[in-house]
Amino acid sequence: MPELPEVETVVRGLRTSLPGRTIHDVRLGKTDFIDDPVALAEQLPGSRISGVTRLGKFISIDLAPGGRADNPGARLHLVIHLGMTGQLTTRRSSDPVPPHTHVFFALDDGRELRYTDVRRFGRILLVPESGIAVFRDRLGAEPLEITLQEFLARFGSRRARVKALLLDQGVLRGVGNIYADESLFRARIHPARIAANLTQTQLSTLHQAVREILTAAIRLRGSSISDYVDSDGKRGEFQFRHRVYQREGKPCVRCREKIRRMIVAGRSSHFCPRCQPPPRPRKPRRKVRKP
DNA sequence: AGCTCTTCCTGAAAGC
DNA sequence: TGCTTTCAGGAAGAGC
Repeated sequence: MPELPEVETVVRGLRTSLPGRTIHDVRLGKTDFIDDPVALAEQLPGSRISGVTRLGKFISIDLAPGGRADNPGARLHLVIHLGMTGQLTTRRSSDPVPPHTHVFFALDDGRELRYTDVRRFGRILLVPESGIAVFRDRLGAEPLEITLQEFLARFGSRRARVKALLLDQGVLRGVGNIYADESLFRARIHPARIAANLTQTQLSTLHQAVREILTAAIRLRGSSISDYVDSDGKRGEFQFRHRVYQREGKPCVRCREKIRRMIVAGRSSHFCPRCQPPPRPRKPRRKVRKP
């Protein structure tokens, strides 16, 4: 599943070859995951790509104004979320087209930017320049940029489970199930702990762990556990470094205890019950005796 | 506020 | 063997 490291890897790949190119044509297959397919087909041809950036798990392909004669002032952002199985690749137009490829952006150099997504949990939308700040502000902090102080402020006061907060894109933008589990293991914090009950030291360790895990994963070009590939169609390597994710029943790399799995925040969560001690069970509240 | 459940979708894996 | 059922999951919305 594409999370921050995977999306960052795709963005870095696209950044080497897309800026300066012009979109000549848009072809669409299934469009139920596109906010406004008509706008896509009508407004993009003629637009020049000025840059590629990442906003959490979203990819923004920034378009320069002055593309179409009838749409001269358009400064748009083509915003793409890969969902679970989305792939964004650049290929030559003559290259074979894999199944479930639903969007083709023909470029002026004979290549195509293609969007392939088996499950279509992804999303594509056009955001005008005037709307990009609002779009960004609806998301939480960038995990690689957030200061300790802000991290403490965002987690320390919350009564939610720490795993739920890590996954909440309005708190941190870009962390998903894999990197939440790996970060919690590194910080030795059980996923079901209430964030506000963690010590400052624990939260500080978690802040650092998230950054270290994400940085290491970017270095290895992400985790390919299902369909993930980068913009050249290559798989990542970080799946070989997973310590807990999808390692249920296997020995903990630190203490040999069996890795366990439980549902937290509606997501399967992998952890070592010894390295990541569970929260103390709630005291059963004394029942008020009826008079 | 925060939790659970549901929806979207398909392929892989498990069940019979 | 082959068909059917279950499950996985990012995000959003409903309801409690």
